Order: sequence, then structure tokens, then C-alpha cells
Amino acid sequence: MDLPLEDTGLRVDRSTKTLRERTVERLRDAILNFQFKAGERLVERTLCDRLGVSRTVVREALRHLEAEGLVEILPQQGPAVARPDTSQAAQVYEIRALLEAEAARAAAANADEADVARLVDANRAIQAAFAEGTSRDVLKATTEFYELLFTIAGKSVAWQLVQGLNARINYLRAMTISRPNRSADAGAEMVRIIEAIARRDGKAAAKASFEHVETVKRLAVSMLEDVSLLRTGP
Amino acid sequence: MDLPLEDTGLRVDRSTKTLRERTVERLRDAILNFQFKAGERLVERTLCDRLGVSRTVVREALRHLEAEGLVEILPQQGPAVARPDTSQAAQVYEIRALLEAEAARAAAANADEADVARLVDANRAIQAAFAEGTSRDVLKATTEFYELLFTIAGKSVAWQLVQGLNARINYLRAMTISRPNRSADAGAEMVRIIEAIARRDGKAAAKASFEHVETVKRLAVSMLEDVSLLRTGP
DNA sequence: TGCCGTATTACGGTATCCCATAATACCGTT
DNA sequence: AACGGTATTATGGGATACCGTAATACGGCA
Repeated sequence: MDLPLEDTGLRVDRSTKTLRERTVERLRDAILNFQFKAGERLVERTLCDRLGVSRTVVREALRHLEAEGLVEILPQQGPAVARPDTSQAAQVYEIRALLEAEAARAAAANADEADVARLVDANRAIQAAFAEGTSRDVLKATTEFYELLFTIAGKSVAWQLVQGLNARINYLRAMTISRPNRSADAGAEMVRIIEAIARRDGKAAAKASFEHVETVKRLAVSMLEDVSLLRTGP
Repeated sequence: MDLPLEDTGLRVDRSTKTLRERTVERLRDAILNFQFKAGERLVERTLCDRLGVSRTVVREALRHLEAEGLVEILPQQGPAVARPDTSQAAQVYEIRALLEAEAARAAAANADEADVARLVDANRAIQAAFAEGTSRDVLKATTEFYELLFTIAGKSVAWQLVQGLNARINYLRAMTISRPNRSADAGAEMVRIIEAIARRDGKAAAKASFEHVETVKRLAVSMLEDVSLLRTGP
């Protein structure tokens, strides 16, 4: 089993990602950071210039993002930034509630002291971002917290799904975050989750996690209703 | 708000799918129907000949399927049929259990008499496929049953996720189906789900649905263990 | 038999080319 | 000035041809 040559330190770096992969990442990042408006057309030749790659690469990247749901191809028009589907947003939150609750339950079963400490740190980072960062920073810190939670839980597949779901409601997440008082409330909700995990109380962790998402869902739905009221007139 | 011209019936048909879309479907179908072996290399130019389209189209289709998880791009080699990840299979079943249980619960709340009748029909189709069809037929009938369930439940997003998950464990589904006695057991499990829905008993429907997936999961995991035992020798 | 060098294969990527069509600008007529 | 039709442009869908490079197959030589 053991090789005479250790794997560590001597390996040739094969990780040079392809241009296409890096293009996908760049575009995904740009979309998730609102560098394009929702519904904005993504003109291939323009992207070629701005990204410095050929049209082939851009097109393949767009196909990938289309499958992820971040880009939609409008018939007879071409690729555009996917417009958020408000009718599906509530469903997304409901699914997240299920998955995150299960993750919290499993994390409570698996976590050791070091894991709990890491969760506490990650939550502190969220609070710090709330205090002095942009909503993007909060989003990033929150993502890292949940990545940690799902990792501790050993739920890699669920985490992939959650990331895909979050991408679809990214704009809503940013909106709910910049809501007044959201910082304190969210902090308290997170603390309840962490404390339950620290107590190894899976049931309570699942419940706290579920309720946290339900809260955010209600917030998001009410904001959506406000927006649609605005549109149809006062 | 009302247009002088009704939307219905007069619309111009814009649904002519692009070559790329049809190529994606063809390839996806071929993979899910085991026309390629797992891990088999998908040589672009060969596919061009066999599909009768240009490399541009084939490559974009492969990128799309890569994002779906059906195709993996091997470094320094190129595209290949994704090899099933046995370590993730259990997770996939667990997530399905959650989502399908929720769908069953919601379906129990929403279903009217006609819906229940449709579910009964769909289950009959599954049994018919078990009796006189191939495992592919069973897979197809089962998919239709669940599509119906999720539609009644109004859970379109969850259904999308489940379809994506099922694609990743397609081979396992086919294996568990061709297991002896699976027909009768599965039939009984489905009947319990349907009866609970007919009684409008959401809790029981969720429970029956959850347990059904748990059963299949145990079956799949034990089959995976058998296979890996075979590989390491008796 | 074992090894080495070469030929082949195939991908990632680029650059063009063509065609169909949607949107827009333009222009002449009434 | 308003309308109707036409020319232009922008853009995507799709097809080729080509290059450099890495993996692999092969064939000859020791």
C-alpha cells in the first residue's frame, strides 16, 4: 500500500483549471454579486472581450450556468441572467428548512469540541459582517457557517443542493439581510442552533434550524408581496 | 389588464427546440438507459458522427450534462459517463426520503378524488411494468407516479431536485428494481402511501413515503456492500 | 522479454465563416 | 405628422479548420 515516494510535497501540480472552468466561476461570481441586473442579456461577443476568451469558451460556460439555473436562454434571443422566480422562492426556503434541519441534527450527533468552537467562530464572523460589512460580506460569512455545519454533519450532497438553491434566491437573501434588526434576530437564532449542537441535542438543533429558515422564509415572502403591491400601484 | 386578443389558442408556436437542446436530451436518455457503460469515455468526434451534429453542439451538450452530474470531465482526458459515487448514494436516498415525505404530506392536503384516482392508476402502471416489462419500464412508470405526486403536492422545485438526484443513482434504482420480491413489497408500500393520501392523513402519508425510501435505501446499500465484497474477493 | 521512441488520438482552445432572425433605424408616401 | 414598408445591424445557432499538448498505442530494437 505504501509508496516509496510520499505523495506529499512532491506531486506535480495538475490542478491547473481549464479556461472554461475559470470562466464559469468568474461569471457565476459576477451574477451572484449582482454585477449584472436580473434579466440582463449576456451578449456572447461582449463577454468574450470583457473576459478575454474565445466565444467557444464563453458559450460552453453559459451552457453550464444555464444548467445551474443562473442563466436562462430566451428563445429567439439568447442568454440572459435568470430572473428570480418568485413563485418558487417559498418552495426553495421550505426545502432548505428540511435539509438544514437534518444537517443540524446530524451535526449534533457528530460534532466534537473543536467543531463546536469552529461553529462559534463562524457565527462571530457573521455578526462581524453584519456590524461592519456589506450584505455581500454577510452572505459570504453565512455561507461559510453553513458549509461548516454540513461538513460536520457529513452531508456533502445536501450541501451541494443547498448551494444550488441559494443561488436561485440570492437576491432575496441579500434583501432579507439588509432588513433592519435582522442582525440581532438572526444572531439569536444561530446561537440557539449552536447551543443545541453543543448539548448534542439533535432534535433541538433540527428544530432551531428549521425555525430559522421558516423565519427567513416569512420575511422573504412578505417582502415579495410588498414589491408586487408596489408594482400594481398603491 | 385584459387584452382584446385572448392568449389562448392563437399563439405562434415558438417551441422549435434548438439542435443543442435535442442533443442534450438524446444523450441524457442514452446515459440513463445504460447505452453507455459507467466511466466510458465520450469521444466528441465519435458522438458527432453518431448524432449527426457538429462538435460545437456536442461540446455544449456535454457541458450541460456535466453540470447535471451525468458526465464528468476527466483531467487530461476529456468527457466520460459519470461513475456512480457509492459513498454518496446513501445521502441521496436520505434526501429523497425527506423530500418525498413532504410531498406526500402536501399531496394528502391537496388531493381531490380525481387526483387519488390518478395515483391509483399510476401505481397500477408500475405493477404492470413489474409484471411484464423491463426494469426500464418500471423506472419509467415509477417516475411518472412520483411526478404526479409532486405535481399534486405543488412541489415543482423539489421534483426537479429529486429528478436530478435520481439521475445520479439511476443504476442503483435499476438494480433494486430487479431484485426478487421487490414487486410485491414495493406495491404494498405504494398502496400505503396512496391510502393515507386518500384518507387526507398527511402524517401517515409522509411516514409511509419516508419508510418506503428508507427501505429502498437499505436495499441499495446492502447491494453496494455485496458488490464491494465481490471486488475485494470472497 | 523489456524498453524506448514515434505515431496516433483526442481534447482544450482559437479563429472564422455562414445563416436566420429580431430589433432598430430609415425613408418615402400620403 | 403619422404610417407602412424596407434596409441595416446585432446577435445567436451552428459548422469548420486549425493548433498545441497530453495520453496512449504501437512497433522496432536491444
